[in-house]
Amino acid sequence: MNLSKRGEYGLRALINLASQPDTTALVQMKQIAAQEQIPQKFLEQILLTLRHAGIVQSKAGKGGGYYLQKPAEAITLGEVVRILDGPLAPIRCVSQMAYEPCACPDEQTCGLRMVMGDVRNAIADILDNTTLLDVARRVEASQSPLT
Amino acid sequence: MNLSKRGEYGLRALINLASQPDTTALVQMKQIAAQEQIPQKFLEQILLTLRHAGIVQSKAGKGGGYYLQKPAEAITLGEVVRILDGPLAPIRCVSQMAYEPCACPDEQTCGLRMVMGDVRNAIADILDNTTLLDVARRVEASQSPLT
DNA sequence: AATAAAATCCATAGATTTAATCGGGTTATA
DNA sequence: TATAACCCGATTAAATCTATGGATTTTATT
Repeated sequence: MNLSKRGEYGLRALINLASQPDTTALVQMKQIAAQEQIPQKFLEQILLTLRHAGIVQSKAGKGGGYYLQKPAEAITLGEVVRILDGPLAPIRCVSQMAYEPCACPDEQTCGLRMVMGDVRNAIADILDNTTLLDVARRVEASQSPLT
Repeated sequence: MNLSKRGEYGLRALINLASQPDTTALVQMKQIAAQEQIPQKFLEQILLTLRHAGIVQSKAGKGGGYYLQKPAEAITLGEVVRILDGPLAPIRCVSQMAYEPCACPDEQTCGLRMVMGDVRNAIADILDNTTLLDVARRVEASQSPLT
């Protein structure tokens, strides 16, 4: 039940972008890597994947950098995890995005499948209903609890 | 967010044992492997681990086999997954059983940690509150929906 | 135009984990 | 005493994860 480093780093980077005062401003990969303690080259791979998936946009050349392609409230954590880490489901036979049949004789009466289906839904309920903006707001709230 | 084959096979084997008419009866590894389509030698490893962890008990010799060491209602899926697959938490910094600090400057205001903490709790709420007996009953109910 | 900064692309290496197998042992019973 | 069954250490093969290196392209600035 693990989130890979790729997934973790990708989410940290995106939360960083979503926490910028101006979400459309360019942020350099180098800066993200330093702030979030992510190996720069590894982050490069991850951001490239996210760019191809339409999550971030980049501008090359001097003064370039990355920014969110969609508004922070339109990007869910579930979406990002699926891109970087694959299906949320603990086992394939309960996956929505990457279903595969398992070995059991009848999926409808498979006990493991029932429980893991519940787990999948519990995870998806959280991650698919939490946006980058939600996270950025929670962080803000925790940083300045007096308002 | 994956359950390993080891974890999957282990759970299937235990659910099989818990679904026996008499839970104290001996069931041969060979039989479980055949019914659940698990490579026999791999299953052997898994059952051995579960035996060392006090989940199952075995009897050697001709006519031997495995059975649950505790009543089926006293074994939770969470317990089993932790034995075979490690912590339920998606990232270590929210794990109860295997906490490790992460790289973020302040865990109390880390957005990723907040969300993943919620995910961990959602998973644990299900797996730590579902016993082998619960699963066996659900299977039974689904097999004979007319009563 | 020259230069420098930054992103992009591509290839791959090292480490770890996972899944499975092998080969021989031990135990217990018919 | 033969056999069925579990016990256990070692190993392999594949996949995955993490990370690195180097060449190329793009862009802004001087």
